[in-house]
Amino acid sequence: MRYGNEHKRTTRQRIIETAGRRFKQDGIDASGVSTLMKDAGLTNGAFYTHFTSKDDLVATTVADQLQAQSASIVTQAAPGHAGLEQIVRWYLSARHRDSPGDGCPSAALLDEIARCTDQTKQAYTDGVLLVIDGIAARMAPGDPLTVRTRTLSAYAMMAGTLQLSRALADRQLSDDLLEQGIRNALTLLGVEQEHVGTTD
Amino acid sequence: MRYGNEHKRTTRQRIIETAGRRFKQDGIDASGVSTLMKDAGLTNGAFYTHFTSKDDLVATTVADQLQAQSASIVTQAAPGHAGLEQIVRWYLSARHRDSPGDGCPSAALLDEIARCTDQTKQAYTDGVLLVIDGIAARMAPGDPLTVRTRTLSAYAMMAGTLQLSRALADRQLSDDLLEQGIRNALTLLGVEQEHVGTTD
DNA sequence: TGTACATCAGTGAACGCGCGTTCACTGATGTAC
DNA sequence: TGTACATCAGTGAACGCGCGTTCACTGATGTAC
Repeated sequence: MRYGNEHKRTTRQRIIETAGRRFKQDGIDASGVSTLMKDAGLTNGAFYTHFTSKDDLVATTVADQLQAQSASIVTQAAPGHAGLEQIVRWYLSARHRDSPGDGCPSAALLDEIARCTDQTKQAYTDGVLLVIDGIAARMAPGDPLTVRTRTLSAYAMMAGTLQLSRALADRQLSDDLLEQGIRNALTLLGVEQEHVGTTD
Repeated sequence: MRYGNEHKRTTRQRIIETAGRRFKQDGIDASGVSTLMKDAGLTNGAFYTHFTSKDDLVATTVADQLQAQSASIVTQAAPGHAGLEQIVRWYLSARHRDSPGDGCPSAALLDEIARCTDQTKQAYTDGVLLVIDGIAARMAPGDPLTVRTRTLSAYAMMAGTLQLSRALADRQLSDDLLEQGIRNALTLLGVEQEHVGTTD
């Protein structure tokens, strides 16, 4: 069954990807194993031929989500400051706010991840550094450790902003926050902005 | 039973406060009604004499938590920029990171709140504006709407930073992020900082 | 090529458990006379 | 003041349900001869 191994690997990957979407949409605690397997077109029993536990899937999914985010940044964004601006404007867009299932795992799951097992937090830490490196490669050169920390801080700012924009019941306030967030994120990333007179 | 009504009110308040701590520590989904009532020294059955549903408690608790945060800022922080610096240094401290149960409800629960009922999101929106006003009162004067949005953005940045610092498995990285977060938050709030040579 | 056997991804029912919610009941307190 | 009754916060068992996990079984595929 050599073919079977490859088939199994693609099935496993399918579970990881549909689980990523479900987790980001409904939360980790609110997504049961049966639902996750149904999403992948399977029944609950097969789950344990792919993962040792739900915690195992969570850690694996978190790693996968951040790898995908990193890959998307590396392949999609332009080099230099133009790329930083693309990233920020994509991240802090109404479209991203309104479709958490397709969006950033940090914005959707950060406070749940903080309460997860050490394995998941380690997977998150490794993954977020991948993403950060993809962003930092577009920043003005400087001491690598400083650049990394500054990028991490800007990433945290963007994740918090998107979360808050999702939690607000006032649409106008939410839109205003995203707009202000773009200005602030660009400032923190050292991207020059044209002054349009909106800053008082 | 006129006295009884007052007694009932203090019991209700006790449930709300212990639930706030529990939610922030373990998450909303992970905190069951029986546990919440046990925390308050009661049994599960009494829950429904105080609240119509768990969702009702969640909305009430979110409102209460933000009112408490607002009150604490108003009464504890100095006026002006000195107060802003106190708030930022308290918020982005290792102590706050390491005790979510006693800390900011936004940092502990934002992405869960984004998935809650409209009632809870409305309670969150009203509450966060109270907090924002307490901070904004210490900022340099300007167009009130702009000041509000800028403060909201800085608050989102602080919440995201604390969340990320809690999710990182690397202690040093987490500490560095908090330190960078303090600098960035002060920048966004318009507080002048002494340059100690750490900025490149 | 045909047949017997091994492998193993996936099925689906079941396990004990805790969930949110309901409800008959208790017992302390307050009111009426 | 003493007694009968009303109120109602709180108890604790039970409801149906979905949770994470286990396991006997199925059936398609691959290997051996």
